Amino acid sequence: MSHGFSLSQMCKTGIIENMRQSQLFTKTRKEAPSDEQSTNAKLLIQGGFVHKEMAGVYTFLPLGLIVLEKIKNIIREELNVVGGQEIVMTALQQKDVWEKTGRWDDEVVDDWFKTSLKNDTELGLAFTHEEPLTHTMKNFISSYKDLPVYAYQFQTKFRNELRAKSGIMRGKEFLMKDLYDFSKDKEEHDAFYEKMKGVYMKIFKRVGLGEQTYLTMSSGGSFSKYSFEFQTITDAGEDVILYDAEKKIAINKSDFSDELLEDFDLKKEELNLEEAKSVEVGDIYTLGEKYSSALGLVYKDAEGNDRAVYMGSYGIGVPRLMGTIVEVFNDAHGIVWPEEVAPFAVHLLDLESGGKADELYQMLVDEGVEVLFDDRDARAGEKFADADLIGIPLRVVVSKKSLGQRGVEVKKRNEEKSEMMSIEDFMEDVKSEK
RNA sequence: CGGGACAUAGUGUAACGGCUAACAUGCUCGCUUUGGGAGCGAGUGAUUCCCGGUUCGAAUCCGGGUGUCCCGACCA
Repeated sequence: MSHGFSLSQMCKTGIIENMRQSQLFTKTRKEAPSDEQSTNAKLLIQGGFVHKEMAGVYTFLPLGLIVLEKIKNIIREELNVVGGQEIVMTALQQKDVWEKTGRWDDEVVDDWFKTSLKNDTELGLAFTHEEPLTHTMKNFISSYKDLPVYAYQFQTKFRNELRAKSGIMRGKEFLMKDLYDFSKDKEEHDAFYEKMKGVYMKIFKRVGLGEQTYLTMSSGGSFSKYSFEFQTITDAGEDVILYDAEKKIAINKSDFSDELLEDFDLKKEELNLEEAKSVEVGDIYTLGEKYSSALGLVYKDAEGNDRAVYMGSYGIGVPRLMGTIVEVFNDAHGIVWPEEVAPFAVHLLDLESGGKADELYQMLVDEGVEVLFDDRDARAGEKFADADLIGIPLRVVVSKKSLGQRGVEVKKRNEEKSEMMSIEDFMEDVKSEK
């Protein structure tokens, strides 16, 4: 019998793997904040996952950070599979590097946050990292033998958005995973680009959004006629896509045209397109030689000729992805986290169990199960309500009532029914899931 | 950046230009209670966003700021 969690899949964060809820400094709120409209912000604040500092700027509290780290770990694992090497670049940016590509100008990039050193030297707070990384790579790439290179980071981006909105889905300061590919030529880049489509879908599948996320055709970036983005269907979205659920393809409505269909060899008659609001959870761009030639990132090919490195960039807004997950998975009582990104695998509730719950908690910890133990001196109703709000996939109750029957009551967050079973059987299941 | 709405204890709300700014919740203490945010009692908690103006008197009216949310434009 399966209880819906898989220890083998659990991705340890190294932050908090188990915890007594009485020690958790955050508290849930009875009411949603009045200054938030979006579901993700309401639920995440109510559950104590995040705290709003200002519009579009959110602090991640323990529960929220665990989720964020889980998402990061999933991304990390999948990127490492295809040869990604993780780095962290700086948020402070020097002007001259950006001037070489023309992107320092406020007329060109209108959401810069700029600041300065004591001596009045102008600095920027990075809104992306093509320029600095391309510049950095000049130190390490000089031969075709050095290529390709796939470097990525999780880094805070600063964007002076005119309007932050949708809770954690569009902030002025947010964590972004950005990967850059440095390839010998278009062919090598294209092969990686194709591979990344699969990598991204795998990531979105693992965070629980596989079903509602579509590889979506849209108008291209600087170096290709078209580019691809990943759109997750939800009413909280700002985009509109036309999608074929059978064929699992989608087109951004704003870029839809007969020409596009033709270019992708699609026949309108053969498509069963539906329209839906969606969120852009990721995008992948071909950059070509734009940045490498502007910044002089060249390598010697086998014939000894200088050639510009061919590049691409691949982004995922991590908080946006987290917010999207909340938007897609919630009900009237709270969040319903998908297994792989849930802050804990088990929410253990002690309802006057006379110490039995403590024993079970220790057993679970010993087995390496990620468990939040509600050992608070609170009433049943409050504990149930909080468990629903926080949304951990499996709820296990140890109470006088459960002990009077078989032992523990086990219930999945996304199901109505619960099941009584003995502690021994439950632990047996836990071990077999490992 | 264009348009709209709103701003009152930690949180959610109420209050006609007029009494010590009210209620709920939270928090503290006591008693009671223990399977869906229980009950009783006693406490705690506010420069009514800021600055200025009108008025005998402003949470309330006026002006200007600032902040938050929403629509549009732009973006992960």
